[in-house]
Amino acid sequence: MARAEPARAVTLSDVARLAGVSVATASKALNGRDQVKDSTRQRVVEAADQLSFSPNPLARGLLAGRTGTVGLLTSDLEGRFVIPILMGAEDAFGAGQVNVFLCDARGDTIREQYHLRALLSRRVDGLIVVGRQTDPRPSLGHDIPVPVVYAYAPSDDPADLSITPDNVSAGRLAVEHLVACGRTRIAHITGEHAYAAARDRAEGVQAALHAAGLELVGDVMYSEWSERWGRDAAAVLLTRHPEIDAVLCGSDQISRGALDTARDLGRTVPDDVAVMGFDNWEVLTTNARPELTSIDANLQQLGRTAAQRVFAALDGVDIGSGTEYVAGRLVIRGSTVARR
Amino acid sequence: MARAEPARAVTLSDVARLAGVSVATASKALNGRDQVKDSTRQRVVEAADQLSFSPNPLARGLLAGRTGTVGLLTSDLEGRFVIPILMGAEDAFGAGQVNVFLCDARGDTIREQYHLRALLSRRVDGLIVVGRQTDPRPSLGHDIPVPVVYAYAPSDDPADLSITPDNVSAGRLAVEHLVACGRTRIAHITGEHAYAAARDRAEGVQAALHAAGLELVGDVMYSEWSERWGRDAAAVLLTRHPEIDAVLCGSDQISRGALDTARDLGRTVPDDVAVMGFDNWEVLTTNARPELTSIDANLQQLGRTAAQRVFAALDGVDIGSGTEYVAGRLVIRGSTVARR
DNA sequence: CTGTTAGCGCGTTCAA
DNA sequence: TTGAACGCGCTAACAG
Repeated sequence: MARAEPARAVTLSDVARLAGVSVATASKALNGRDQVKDSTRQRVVEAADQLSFSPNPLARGLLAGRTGTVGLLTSDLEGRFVIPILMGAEDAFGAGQVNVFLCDARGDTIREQYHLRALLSRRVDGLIVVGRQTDPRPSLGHDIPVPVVYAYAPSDDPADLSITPDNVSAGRLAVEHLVACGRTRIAHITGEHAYAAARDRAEGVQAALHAAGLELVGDVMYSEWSERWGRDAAAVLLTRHPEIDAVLCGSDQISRGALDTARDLGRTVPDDVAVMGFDNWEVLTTNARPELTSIDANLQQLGRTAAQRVFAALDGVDIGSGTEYVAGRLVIRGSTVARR
Repeated sequence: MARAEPARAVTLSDVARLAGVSVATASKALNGRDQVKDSTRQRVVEAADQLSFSPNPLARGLLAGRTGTVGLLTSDLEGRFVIPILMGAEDAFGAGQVNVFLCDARGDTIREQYHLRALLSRRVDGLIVVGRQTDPRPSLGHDIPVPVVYAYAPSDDPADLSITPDNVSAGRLAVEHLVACGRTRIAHITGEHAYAAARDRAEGVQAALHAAGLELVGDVMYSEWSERWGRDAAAVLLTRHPEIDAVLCGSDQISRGALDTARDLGRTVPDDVAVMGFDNWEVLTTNARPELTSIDANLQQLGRTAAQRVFAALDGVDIGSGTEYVAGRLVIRGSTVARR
């Protein structure tokens, strides 16, 4: 264990002393103020990196009122969707000298309040609240003295700024792909009806079918977000409606189940029936037989966007309010388009 | 967007003024120093929460040298293994008034150095370095003025403190379970030989087999950590060695592939052949047919332990050095023990 | 162009 | 028991 020398960190006055100037001058020199002779600046800079000086952000923040930190308040770290958003945000901030406090409320409102207070008392400059579903969540309210952006789960208050995936257009995108592949008898198996993500995608699916002059085979089948449900539902569908030529699934997990069933029933994918899903979870999609076509929600991009909004707000820009939708992107693989 | 009132945060002197005392007294009163009359303390405390005062941690940190923050330096947020560790650590710290700075180096040494400097300049009180593999990684060195604990990927310097999964005993645990189930002709398919995790588990496997007076069927089959490899390897094995009654896989992904192949070849699991894996990745294990037995590495526990070591070091306890191993735990499901 | 002074918010002497 | 004064490291006024 490196307890090392308590090594009082090198301060600006150390630099100043070495360069033979006052701390004020050293400060100006290092911060690029223009009231300092070039030769002096030179000396200071040299002294600084000779001592490998780095300014103490606490002192700086104390003065500026800004800390250069933001809070990332997640409701769930287990979730598959939170992580990419987190990566995107961390990435965007990291590039901008901002550091990120991570807090996981674990879906508990009490814990969320607790963490919120902790973050505010640390004087974070901004806040990103990442939810685990796309359903609206309670607003943190408006007595928060820093900009707040809601990511993935939008706030239920339209006066807040939220960034969330555009699941309706994602559903449309999926159907348009299947139609472009020549499919006309399309069924839709998806997750829990309680999830806005399931309902929104289904809405997009119906809209696109309608626009193409088609109709869904059977009803939208809502149940669990699980592989097992994909298997069971596909078995029912393919048996009752043998004419189906495409099964659109509400998630990659469901897709995997559907794929399994198609295989069990001796239907070949994609020639006989196409299968596709949502989320583009690579572990599932790229290891399937055949590999799974999917709609990627661009979550990392979503995280970056949220971070940029916070940045903008920090610069005094009015970032507006309401919900901003991030489009998904189609990732075509062998389960809808045969590979030669 | 709550830009709210720029609302200069309430400071200690606001509290002092309201309570009609000096800042010094207010400070003492709120921090439980015992040189202050009870009635005075009372007044100050009331004033404080009337203004909902919370001390500025920057000012406090500037003075005390402690900030109540730690850095979590990960090499990879995508990885399946980093997240649970992170959760465990965040959980342990959160309970103790410590907040966590999250930095993702994305496997890049330059970025790691960059983040390290940033964290140190923010005066974090401690550091947890989370790697993505169990192979030793380069030490950050010993000129770091705060305690450092390496998690998952141990440091290559024995003078550092590292906490990592015990993969050798995990391998042993797996074989012992299979043997307890009456299996005697066991094969082992695993991931890349370049990974210590693969080699360590294989070592434990061989040791346990030896102890049971058994021998592995065929060689340990090293290749990719993928479902695809699981399928291919299982096909080779089960065809060449039809007597195999258990396939032990190096990961749940590989297990899933092996399961698929067993099914394709008409072998029933677990009656005919048992299958099990490592990692206990629930999305994969609980959705398989049958559900997959697996060894859970207790990563969340690992994260908590790492956090506790940092805590201890902060309290001045000598936390020692070397590598500490966290045992795995067997999670039995239907792929090794038939469910009625 | 450079240095002196002041103050960000807090905790800790040391006198009163 | 209380308060005035000092300093943590830094930057922004101002004066020189």
